[in-house]
Amino acid sequence: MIKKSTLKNIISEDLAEIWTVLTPEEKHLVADNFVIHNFKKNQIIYAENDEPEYLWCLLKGKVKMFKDGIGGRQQILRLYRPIQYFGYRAYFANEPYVSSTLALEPSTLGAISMKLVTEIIEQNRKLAWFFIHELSKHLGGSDTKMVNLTQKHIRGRLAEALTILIDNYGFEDDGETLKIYMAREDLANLSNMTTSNAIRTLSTFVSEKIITVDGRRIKIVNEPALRKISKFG
Amino acid sequence: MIKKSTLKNIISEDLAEIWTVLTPEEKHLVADNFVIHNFKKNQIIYAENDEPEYLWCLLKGKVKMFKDGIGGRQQILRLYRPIQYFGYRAYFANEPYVSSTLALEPSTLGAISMKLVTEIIEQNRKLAWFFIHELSKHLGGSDTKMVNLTQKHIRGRLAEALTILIDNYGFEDDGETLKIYMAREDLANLSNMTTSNAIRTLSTFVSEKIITVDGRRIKIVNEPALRKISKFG
DNA sequence: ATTTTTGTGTGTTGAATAGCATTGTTTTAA
DNA sequence: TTAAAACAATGCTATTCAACACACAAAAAT
Repeated sequence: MIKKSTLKNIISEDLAEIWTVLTPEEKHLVADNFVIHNFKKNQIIYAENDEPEYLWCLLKGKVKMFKDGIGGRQQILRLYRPIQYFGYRAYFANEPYVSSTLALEPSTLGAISMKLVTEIIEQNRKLAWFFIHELSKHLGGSDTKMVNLTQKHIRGRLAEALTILIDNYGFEDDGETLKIYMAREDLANLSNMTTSNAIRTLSTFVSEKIITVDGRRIKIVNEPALRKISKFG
Repeated sequence: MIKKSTLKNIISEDLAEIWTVLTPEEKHLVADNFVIHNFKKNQIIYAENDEPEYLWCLLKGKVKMFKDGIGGRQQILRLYRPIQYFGYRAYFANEPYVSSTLALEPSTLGAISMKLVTEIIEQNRKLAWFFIHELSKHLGGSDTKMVNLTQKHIRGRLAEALTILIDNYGFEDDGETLKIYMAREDLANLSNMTTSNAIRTLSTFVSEKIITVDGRRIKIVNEPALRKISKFG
């Protein structure tokens, strides 16, 4: 638990949608029940089948939400950046988690009990709308991703994954280096392919001058071409 | 538009979750703005990219929600039975539809303007919770289905599709004939495979005495075996 | 009744991609 | 600093499944 003043410093008001819809009293209530957690790189935040208890708010770092499938193969469902919220879906659905979350880099998160969130929703329509909107967006995204993963070929799937990384995390100051440094295995898990094929396909993108690669540092050289492959490949 | 008394006959109160959470005044309001539509077999209810306007309530018949992908290939996202609701997600997400819906058999639906639904949510917390719960369930289902479709092999995917049909529509009075009669092509679209492979795989299930097939009439002879294949295949 | 269309069943072929093995390289840890 | 572990790159092989072709049956249209 942290003091309210500290919390206000951490949460920039214009970014934290939830924060802005709360009344002063509710802000107090949340601030007093907002527990900061620090996670190391690769540390699990919660695991599939766990009982949901908290609304997680990512303040700093990067988080992946994933599902373990057949033969240890993993599918990355969504990626989170500050300030975004997760962990609430299973609680609302009244079921255990169907996916796990993990910190991709050292991350700072706030935990708010879902019991409290529920109580606030009971008295604050705007918070209800926040979650209705959020869930609706994610459901559309999930349905779309399903078709992308099942129907596109490898090139299209990897290109799509790269555009997701662009849209989620953007570029470094040079305007072309991806601001996330993922293992090839995670790129593969995002695109539903084996690590070998992620590496291979990255190489062909390099040879086609669409990207350059230096270790985990990926530069997007020809973004229109990438989006074209993502759309039609 | 139909009279309130008629509507009450159509909607059995214990089945229609939305109906039960409304106040008498709201029920009036909905009843007066509830427009009955009849759809023929294979008729589109709404199409991808349309602007969402109505909450659709399936009163009689069967509806599939699907997305057209590469090369005319179709992915069935969800199946609906009476009394279930759909068409609201895109409106809540404030975007055009990302999927289409179609009546699989002659169906009766009610349309309620989303504007009205929004107004009622503004004054009725329970209706907000209904949609939060509904969206949360569907999002979990979509995430799970994504991994099933991408990671399971053909047998597992078709077995899973059949269990979905069992869970959604159940059996005829004999307790083993599926209460839905789908084209092989739709079975394929549900399971992310070609029609040929759906036919082939159905045949192997028959030869393994897991099901019997007579045209579109499918009997589930060994449900435990089917669920086992769905889980581990 | 006959033709056309649509749906079903089956075999063959080839392309896409997973699996595996090997080697080199980078990162982490002792 | 060296050893160990994890990661990246690449070639080869095996498998899965889509594409296509064709035959036949059933349903719909004429």
